[in-house]
Amino acid sequence: MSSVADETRARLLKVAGPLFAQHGFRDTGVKTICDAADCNVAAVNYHFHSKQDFYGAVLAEAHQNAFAMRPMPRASVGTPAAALTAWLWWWMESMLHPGRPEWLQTLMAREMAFPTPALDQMVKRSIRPIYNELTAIVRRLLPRGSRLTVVRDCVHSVIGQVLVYKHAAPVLHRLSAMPTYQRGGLARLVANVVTFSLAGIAAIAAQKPSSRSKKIRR
Amino acid sequence: MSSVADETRARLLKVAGPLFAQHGFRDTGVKTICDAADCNVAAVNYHFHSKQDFYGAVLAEAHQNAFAMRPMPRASVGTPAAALTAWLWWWMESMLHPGRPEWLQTLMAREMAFPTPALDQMVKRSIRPIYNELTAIVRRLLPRGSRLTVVRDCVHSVIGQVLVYKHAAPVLHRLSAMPTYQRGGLARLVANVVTFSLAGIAAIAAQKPSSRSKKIRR
DNA sequence: CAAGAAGTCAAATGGCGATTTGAAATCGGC
DNA sequence: GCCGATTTCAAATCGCCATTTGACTTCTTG
Repeated sequence: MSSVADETRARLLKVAGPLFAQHGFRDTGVKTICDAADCNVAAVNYHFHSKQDFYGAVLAEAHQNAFAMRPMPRASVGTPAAALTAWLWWWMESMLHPGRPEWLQTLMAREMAFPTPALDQMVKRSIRPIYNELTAIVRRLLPRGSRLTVVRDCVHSVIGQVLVYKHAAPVLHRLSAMPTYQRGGLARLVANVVTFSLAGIAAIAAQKPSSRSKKIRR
Repeated sequence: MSSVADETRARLLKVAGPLFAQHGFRDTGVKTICDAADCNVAAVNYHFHSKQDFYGAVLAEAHQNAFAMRPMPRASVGTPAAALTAWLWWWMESMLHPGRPEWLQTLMAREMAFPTPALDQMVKRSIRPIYNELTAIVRRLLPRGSRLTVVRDCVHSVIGQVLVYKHAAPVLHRLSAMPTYQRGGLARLVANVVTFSLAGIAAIAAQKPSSRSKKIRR
């Protein structure tokens, strides 16, 4: 409980996020982190028990900083369509905005596709609330008695449209297809995803008047 | 050029795919692979130059087996909507079908999110043709003079809806939201993605009569 | 069937990276 | 300004893993 003591502790936490995000947990050496934080290799094992525990602390810290100063909008705002629009603006800006703590979203994306023991905690703390909120919004856009599987399909379709820019980023770069998130770029992208999603959900809703139905092609 | 000689070579190639898919390149030891293939650790360095080259050979092999016996439908079939439907059936069955060489898609997904030096080759050989084909289909669903960025947004929205089931699988499992790909499950999922995508693209098309336009909300 | 080529093997090598250690330095309260 | 506790440091340790080595076995071919 000293003042100067855990100054390096804080320095480690601050410096590690971007590094883990860029190279992943396995490919980021303790040596590298400590060099960046300008301290000895033993520091991470002294202040945190192990590299794995340290990684967990970084994730927790990042979660605090990100979701505290940028709270998720609740579903109760206006019409269902307005709610989805507002929510998508919030989430896509959180996930894709190039500014500030950009690496947190990258870390989450990384953890999603390549789980470490820290994923369970992250799902409970960060991901499940987001998922539940979107599910609630989508449910209001669908007919009353829609099957759970259909609701989920729509939720996943919305999520996928956003996550693709994180999970397939290396490929999109190689295809020269990575959008620029500058001023206009991100806004245009969000608007398109909103339009696309609202129309998509509406089509699913129209297809199932309420009860069960056979597959509809045409 | 012997007969019994490269029998173990073939055995290594056959056995490594699932292992790499399950644990990733870094976390799959040569020891593990050779145990599974029932041969000595030196084999992989004898038949292929290094572990990295061996991995490249596994990817190439997998590509052959997968896309040779399941060719991609060309865009020229019928109406644009029919083309997208046919193409999505092909791609989603290739990506999500639980049967046979399931691990190839998992390997591709892995490579997308966590590139190794083998990604460049994979993009050129496997991914770019797929991407170009879908782009051609989507372009026919949009107005003549649509901007390239808009076409791309739609392509990515379609891709994302499918990839999410690969890239976010660990999370979806923890959310109890992973769909079952049994008999009816996959068909229903594909049908929903088709409906969702066609409506989404139509909405984007309707929104931009052809020239430029300001952001359209609500 | 001989002899060389090709393949297999157990054991060694070498490097990398997380963790530990024990001594030195710094801090906090008195 | 001193003493015990906390924090830092350079060096050692330890385990893991890809790769090499050199002897041994198995093929091929004339």
